[in-house]
Amino acid sequence: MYNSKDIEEKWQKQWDKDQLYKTPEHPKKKQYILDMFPYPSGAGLHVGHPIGYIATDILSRFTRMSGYDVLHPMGWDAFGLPAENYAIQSKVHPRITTRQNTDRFREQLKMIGLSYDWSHEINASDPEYYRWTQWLFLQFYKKGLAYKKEAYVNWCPKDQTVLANEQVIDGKCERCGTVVVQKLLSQWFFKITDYADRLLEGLEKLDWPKPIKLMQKNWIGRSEGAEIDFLLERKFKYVFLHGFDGSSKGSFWPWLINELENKKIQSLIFDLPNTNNPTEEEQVGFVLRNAQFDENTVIVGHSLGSVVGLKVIEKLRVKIAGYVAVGGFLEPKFKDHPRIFENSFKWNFDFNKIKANTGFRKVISDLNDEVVPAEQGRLLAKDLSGDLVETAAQKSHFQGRMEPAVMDAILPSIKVFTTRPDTLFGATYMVLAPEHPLVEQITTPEQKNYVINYVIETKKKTELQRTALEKIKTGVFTGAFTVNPATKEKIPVWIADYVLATYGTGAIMAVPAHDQRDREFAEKYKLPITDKPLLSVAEAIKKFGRAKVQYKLRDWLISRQRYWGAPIPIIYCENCGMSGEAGSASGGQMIPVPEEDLPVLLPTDVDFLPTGESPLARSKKFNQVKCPKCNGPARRDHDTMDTFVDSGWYFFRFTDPHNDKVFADKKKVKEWLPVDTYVGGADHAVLHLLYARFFTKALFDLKIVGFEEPFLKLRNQGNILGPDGTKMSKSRGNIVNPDEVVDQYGADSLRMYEMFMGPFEDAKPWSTTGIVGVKRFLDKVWRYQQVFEAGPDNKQIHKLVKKITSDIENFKFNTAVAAFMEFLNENKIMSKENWETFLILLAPFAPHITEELWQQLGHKESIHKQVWPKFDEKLTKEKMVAVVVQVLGRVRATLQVPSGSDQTVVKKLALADAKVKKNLEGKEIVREVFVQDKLINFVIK
RNA sequence: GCCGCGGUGGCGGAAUGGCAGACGCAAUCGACUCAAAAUCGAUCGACCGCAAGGUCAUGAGAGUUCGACUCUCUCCCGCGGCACCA
Repeated sequence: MYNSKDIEEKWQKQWDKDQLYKTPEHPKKKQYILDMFPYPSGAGLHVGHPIGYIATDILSRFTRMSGYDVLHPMGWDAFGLPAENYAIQSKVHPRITTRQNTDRFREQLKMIGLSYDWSHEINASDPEYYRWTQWLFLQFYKKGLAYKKEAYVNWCPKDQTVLANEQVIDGKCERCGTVVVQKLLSQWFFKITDYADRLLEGLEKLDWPKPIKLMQKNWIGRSEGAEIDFLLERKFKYVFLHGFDGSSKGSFWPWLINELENKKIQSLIFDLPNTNNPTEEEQVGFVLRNAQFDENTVIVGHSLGSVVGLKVIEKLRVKIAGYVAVGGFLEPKFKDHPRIFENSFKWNFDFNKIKANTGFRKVISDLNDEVVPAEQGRLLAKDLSGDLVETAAQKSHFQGRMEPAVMDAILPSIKVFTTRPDTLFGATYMVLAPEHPLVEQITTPEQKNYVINYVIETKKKTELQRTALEKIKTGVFTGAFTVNPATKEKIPVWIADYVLATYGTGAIMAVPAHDQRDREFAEKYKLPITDKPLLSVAEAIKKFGRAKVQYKLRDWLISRQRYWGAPIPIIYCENCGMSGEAGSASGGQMIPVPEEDLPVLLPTDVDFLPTGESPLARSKKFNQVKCPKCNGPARRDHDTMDTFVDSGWYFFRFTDPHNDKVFADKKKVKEWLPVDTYVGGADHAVLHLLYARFFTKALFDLKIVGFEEPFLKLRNQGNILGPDGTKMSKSRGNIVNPDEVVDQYGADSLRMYEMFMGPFEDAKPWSTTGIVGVKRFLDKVWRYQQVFEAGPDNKQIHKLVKKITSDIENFKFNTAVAAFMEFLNENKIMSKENWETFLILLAPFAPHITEELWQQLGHKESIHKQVWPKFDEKLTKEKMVAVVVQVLGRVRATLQVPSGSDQTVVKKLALADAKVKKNLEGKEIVREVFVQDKLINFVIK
């Protein structure tokens, strides 16, 4: 028996003092071995936590001894909800609890003898760290990768914050299990969808567990298919209004009218009076006198015609179907000749009246317009609450002879995404998501109330209810019909919440003959199912649509309405918020905080009570800010960033943790990264691991780093379960505390037992009796030092070197520990030299006891500075081998023969064996199977 | 529902086409001891047999093979992921 406590504490102090694990400033031959960034919880470690740390520690020690410079750091993912929730209860500031918790964690990790270089320690909640989180946000912002938009987002009513899709599990909050609801909010997103394809392709080269790759692949959810347009069946009557200096024969009009005639659609176009010198009264009056308007009329105006259209609609006594502005504007500001109509038209509009008088409104604007600024289209669409289509016209300002975009805009069509364009003939109805933007436009007056009620009902449901297990499909008819482009049949348009607004186009063609869901819906609502012949995918795409790739992945929502996180470094200035400027929002113009003003510090004068608004909004200090542009009073963004943003880049910071000039020195990043071996739990498969890959790719595009994949090799540790075989948890009362285990058996025993329990990646229960096995082994090692003497046992030690080396490389730590035990069982006597080799092999597993024994042998230098032993392949081979003799596949004898013996020799010996002879008696050998050094099998008849 | 991983003694597990159960725990017996602990030695899948030996056995059933825990198919059970993704 040895006293683990004395020697473990002694050597831990000594190693600290000697800076044994100091990372070299610049590596010659590097390995970066990393554990996933832990959250320092208040409960401290249980024995399940360090299993991965022990594995990376063994690997790091082994790798150092094999001649590499190793970066093996540890730090804290210290921002997050638990510290904040604790603060709400206890009134203790998260900064204080975080400090206490990290101190506790560090102490426990040191107790286990882990060889981290603590001079590289980082903490995500430290301003020195989150300054660079904010800096990275600004780089993303500049590149358009960080943007703010209004969208339906996941909202946790308990934690009072929004969540990313990845953080909603089974419709519930990942943190607290509360059912998540959908809210329409303006939030910050990272544009991870831009990287969908690269995130998918990048997986191929990585040495990662297959299930993790598959989960990421499924999460990205790429599917190839087609987008197909279904034209609305409703017969509109068009009234066309040409622009300044135009005519019914000018620009695209003759082509458009001809196209509509072919489709048997009614249209009317005038030559407006005084086209070179128009006045509002004259033109509007002309239109009102010469055209008739009813519920099917659509007014389409080009350029100044769109203004005439608006003025006409203001004066109508009837409601019309819709209004389309092509290259329209609402102020006489032109690029070529400014303010030409300033006085002949009145530049104010009664938009409320216009909206009330029109079923739908649409603005189509040319992004390369040389006459009307594209901005005018945006403003017009906004004031109209209409759809905006920004496109590139054939000729600037839609002055081409043919403008297909105009056709698309005026003939309402519904786009669907399908992976089965070949079943187009079988599409017998169509379904839109209740949130689809066209719902209002296409619904007929008779169906309006039903549709409105259904949409309201849908909004009340949570995401969980919408996707509930029963999956009872509901829906309502809009009154509208579209035309199936393949069969030319009229098919009804429904809305139903089994169609998701957020995927594809938010609309589907329903093929009940081929799709289970569509069939269920069709049966319930008595919609036709008729089975039509298939056409080929290629043919369908070519004739009726265009190829399209869709992803399930959505952009990463990073705003959190909580306190304990990195503030989003954006300022809003009303003064600078000139209308129309890109980036303006209702709260003023968005201005990124200048880099030299970082970090935006978390204020201390806040209470943390979550109210749905970020606690930062209630800080006086935080909100006393001047606009960096105009120096006037301004307002800060009150939200903080998702903690997964902090952990998205921490592995860069570890290379250069205290740099106050850059987020990490370029040279150091280049020297150490990417991470060679990364170890952590499989629960981060689509969270942290996807985000970190996105970060790295984005930084690659920003030319900040020179590689695209952060983690070359990934291994997941299996959970250690409680002794009862269930997950360790406070509520079950089955938590095993490592402090007690170390106290009773020592850190070396804890380390070796965790490695011995079973395969590294499997879940396995802790056994309170099982650990005594490794403790007995270490006691045996301790006693052995007294008894070694000369012995010719080289073969065994060479075999052991080979076995331990390959087992560490392959993460087969359990069989490595078994091999140590076996070796000692089989070698009662050995030379001092071989004993020392044994200790060196054991050192990464049991660093304390081996160091003590090593120095007792008279060595002055640490065992952990020794060179990893090499083995001689020849010496690992046995001279004599056991060869099995089988008759009909059944073992009848075992022979000891010189290794490498050939078939004739083995056969001769086998046939001489009495038992074999007996089994072969009177039988004919029809075949012999011989595997050298393994077996010979006689097949008899 | 779909996708993935797994199922081996009383227990944790080993063996990835070639002697199933390495290594460890627990258990039983023995040595040492006045005794206990520690340590050392032996036994340890089931069944038949005094023994030599034989038969069965890796969730169930089939198949491929001279030979299957290992490969293929069907089913059962457990765990994890996704979940109306068109």
